[in-house]
Amino acid sequence: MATIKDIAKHAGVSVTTVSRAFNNRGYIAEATRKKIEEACLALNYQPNELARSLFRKKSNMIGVMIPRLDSYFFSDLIQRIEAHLYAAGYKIMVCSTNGNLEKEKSYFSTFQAHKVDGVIIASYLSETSFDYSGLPMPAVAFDRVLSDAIPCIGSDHEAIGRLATQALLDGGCKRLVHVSGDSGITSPAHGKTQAFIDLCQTAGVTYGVIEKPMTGLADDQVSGINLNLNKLFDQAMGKVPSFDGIFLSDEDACAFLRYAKAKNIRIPDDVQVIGYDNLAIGTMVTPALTTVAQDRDAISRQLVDTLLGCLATDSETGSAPMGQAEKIPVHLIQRNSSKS
Amino acid sequence: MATIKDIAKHAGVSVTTVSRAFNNRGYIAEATRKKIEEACLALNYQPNELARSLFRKKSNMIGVMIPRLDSYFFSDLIQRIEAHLYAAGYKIMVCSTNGNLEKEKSYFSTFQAHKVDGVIIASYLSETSFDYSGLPMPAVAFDRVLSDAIPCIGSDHEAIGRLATQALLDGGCKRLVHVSGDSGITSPAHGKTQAFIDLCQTAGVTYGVIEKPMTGLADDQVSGINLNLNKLFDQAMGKVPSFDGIFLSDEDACAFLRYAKAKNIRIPDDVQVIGYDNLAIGTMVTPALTTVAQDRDAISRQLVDTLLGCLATDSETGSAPMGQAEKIPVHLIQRNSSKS
DNA sequence: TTCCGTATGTCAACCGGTTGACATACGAAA
DNA sequence: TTTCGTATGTCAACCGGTTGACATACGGAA
Repeated sequence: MATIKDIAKHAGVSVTTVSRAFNNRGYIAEATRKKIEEACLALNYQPNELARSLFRKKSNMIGVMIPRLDSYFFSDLIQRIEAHLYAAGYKIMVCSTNGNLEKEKSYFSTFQAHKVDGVIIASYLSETSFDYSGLPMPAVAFDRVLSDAIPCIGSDHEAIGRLATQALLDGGCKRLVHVSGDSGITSPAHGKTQAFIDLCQTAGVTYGVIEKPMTGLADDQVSGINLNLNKLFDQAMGKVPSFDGIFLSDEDACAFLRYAKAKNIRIPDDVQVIGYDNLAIGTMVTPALTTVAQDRDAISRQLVDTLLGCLATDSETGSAPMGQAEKIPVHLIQRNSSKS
Repeated sequence: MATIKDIAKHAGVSVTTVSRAFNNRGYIAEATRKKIEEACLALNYQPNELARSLFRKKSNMIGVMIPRLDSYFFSDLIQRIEAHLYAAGYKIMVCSTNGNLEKEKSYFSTFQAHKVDGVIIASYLSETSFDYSGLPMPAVAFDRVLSDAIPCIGSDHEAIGRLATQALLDGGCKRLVHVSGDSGITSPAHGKTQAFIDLCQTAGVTYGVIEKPMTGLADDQVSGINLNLNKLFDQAMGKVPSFDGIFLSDEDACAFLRYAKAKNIRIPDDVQVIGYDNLAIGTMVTPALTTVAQDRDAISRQLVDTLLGCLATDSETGSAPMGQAEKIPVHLIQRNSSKS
């Protein structure tokens, strides 16, 4: 591999001049710049980013911690995150945690060792098992409250809960079930559950919440939709017998549609189903899924913008503006798994 | 951030001794090793991988080039690739190309600049626009023939074509349509099309092949299933009027199911549908999709194993064994979108 | 003629580790 | 007593860039 010395030799100038040309410092004659460019092309030269990063203490790399790469929701999110970061000149180093605590911890060390400039955290490591406030680089989190210094970006989960629950109530449901996320983590996402409970109580209807545990997701677990939720739905049946409305994630809703088909439960006549996330799959199933859409584009953009904002202020005068991480608006999409 | 000097000072030994401890060279007393470990913990020290990689000329990083991160097929594949590479001690740097040639080219430079140890190429850059034989590091490709030095891993596509076409014929279809991939790239995946044509001709049935172009996939295109294939299916209708069997990817098949529902085409009575890939979504749609399964676990494993094999031989005596990249077996999964 | 802006060179230090050569020191075995 | 294995230290070079200090040289403007 060619080095900067080879370029200097080939172009007939000194190493310093080549470096000056690359970094636009001091004076460089156009003719010299040309010669250097030609040398780079001739030798297929790429400056060694390891050496540059080592000196600059800036790697232009962002670590991304994500629960799974093959999740319908998160794969969409990371696709957008990558695009935004690429546009800003950053590369990504990805860790898919799969609910594996050891892997997640080890990757934080790896991120530190590789001097990533910042981290985007969108995973489920129990916050008690790791001291996020000790992270040596700026970080932003998706739907997780990890430390005072880590901005938390996410949708307006209370609104998700309100919109879905109200839609079920408006559709005439009297016995509601909600499948909630793991309560072992501190996440604004639990706001959905609280809103669900509040509306149910106000409306005076029967309701039940069942929790879907995050743990037990084996490393080789089926990708995408988890088809083994039947026990969960049986449990729901036990908690709210013959419920007539259910509110859960789109992925889980699809699994429920399968469960309902097997049990000859008619949707939406027997049970109305409202999901959240607005995944593409919701339009492919029968009946098409009513859902509360999360704005994944806004989420990814805000995650990236907030992190880049931290990087910019971090290196300068200090005191991050950080802004209030406003909750990202959501909206209901009425389809055929619920009555309007 | 603590450096190796800080560790040496804290442990009361020399830098050389610390380095020896880290790299298991020369003699180290157990007591000294302990002191060093304690110092690392006390100072939250992580060896700077940039400096190490710079010296070693080995980054323990693999570049992965993928068409999209939010594709149902590829997100599953990369999830597995990441897991296998992590187990082998490698991190990944991901590029989602989105059919963007400039981005793909720029990322090859980035990979080179970051001294990735190898590259896994699973994307669609037209091979005429890039000289893959000039890559300065080992590479393996998924379903693409890029150069003599780049092993090509993939399924037995002829078998996919045979299994699907034969199943349609066995189901009594007389007028078949196949949606093929972009013919502008050199890929064993075209074997599906050839097998389809061969079997149709042998059976003496009417058939047509329509090509789905890869270009025109805008950067912000809808993720996952492409719902805008109606023109394609109209085109198929024009080519083989009232066809009664269609063979296409699972993603496209799902789009076709939607198209059929809108047009009041009954599946499988009017048209039998057989997909390939065996995506989870195929079990969620109605009717459930008959499909030819690709063994994504085997694919990802073979991609990683082959690349690591190249790395191992590359650094040693030379002459890669490379083995014959055997075509990975596939199998038919009969569901309800076709008659058995 | 002097002075300044432009253009380039030389040299050395530095980023944070790794490694080889060589010296030193101690205790035990020959 | 000599020798060897163990344990550690010092020093310098190196990986491939970047940067600052300082020197030099040329041409045009004051």
